[in-house]
Amino acid sequence: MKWVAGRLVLDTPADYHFGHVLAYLNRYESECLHQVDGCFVYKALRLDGLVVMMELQLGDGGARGDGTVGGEGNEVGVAEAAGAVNGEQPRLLPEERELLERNISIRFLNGEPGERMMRQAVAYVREWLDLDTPLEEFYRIAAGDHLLGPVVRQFKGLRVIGVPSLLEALSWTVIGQQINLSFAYTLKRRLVEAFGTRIDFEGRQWMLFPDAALLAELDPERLLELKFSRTKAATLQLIAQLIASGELSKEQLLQDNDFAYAEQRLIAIRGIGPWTANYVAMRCLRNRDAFPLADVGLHHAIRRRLNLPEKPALPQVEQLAEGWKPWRAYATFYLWSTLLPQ
DNA sequence: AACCAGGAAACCG
DNA sequence: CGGTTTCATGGT
Repeated sequence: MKWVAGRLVLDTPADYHFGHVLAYLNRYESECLHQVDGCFVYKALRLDGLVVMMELQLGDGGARGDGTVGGEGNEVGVAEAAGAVNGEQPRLLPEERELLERNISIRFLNGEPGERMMRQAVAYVREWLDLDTPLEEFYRIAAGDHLLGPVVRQFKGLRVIGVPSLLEALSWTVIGQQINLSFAYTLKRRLVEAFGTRIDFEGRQWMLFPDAALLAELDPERLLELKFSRTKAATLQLIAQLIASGELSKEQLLQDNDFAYAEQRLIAIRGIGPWTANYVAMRCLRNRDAFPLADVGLHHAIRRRLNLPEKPALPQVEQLAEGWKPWRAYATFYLWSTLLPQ
């Protein structure tokens, strides 16, 4: 483990683009499970029943190295970040400072966790922020694709930001079915505020997603009060029950690395269809070829990139995506990024 | 004010 | 089966 100025440094791929990742993490104000401030991201985890509060620093907040990567705007908080590094850690050696600028690092705010917890925290962050997926093959495929080429040039270095918790991923995805994103964020926030945990610490609110056992035993009326539809409420509870009882788990879904099995298993659950299964496969199971074909955001992005008069039909989407295999999840995620306010 | 939103199930011929 | 309707609320 490498420590610099009280921060645990995580080896970060050279092409990783902090600005694009930060822009994604910060895309909706009402996100409640993490906070973005310049090149810092604040996130609380419950590990072994204890809460760990982390301040992540994403390098200098912008592009990497000499700036040949990316560089088309989205350089979130570069000056601010540099100022913060100078301000808070004035005694850094040049090589130490460079280490922080080139990598993602963690500062543990509520006491340094033990060895085991630290390992879990690191594993979580590496998975969440996708630090271990080399994208050279994806870049190569995208470069030869008329639709994806310009998109990947613009967002090169972006990763698929994950949702490592299966309960959280499934809940979020079910919430997001057939409603606009800002309403989805509102519903998630209500759910977390009503049944999750909120901690006030160092002038910040730290929210933790509710436990499966609690959601499983909820009176369904409680969810209707939050303006969940009957179907969403029922599906959410079913998922929570399956997870709380151990009938459904990430480990089970990942067994044998058989994504086809995982998709079938998920779709077998009432309220989960192909879109939800593939979305969860992309964000939680880390299937880099997961493909939420019916996603209207994807359709909108394709329509805009190709200047189509209307949204593309499903067969057309499917055909366009043929050439993106086995990286359709990344292709989708990059296309979503084109929908962010520029 | 209509239309639609990062869908899925039930229904129907 | 494959297409159509219903669910359900809020953003734009």
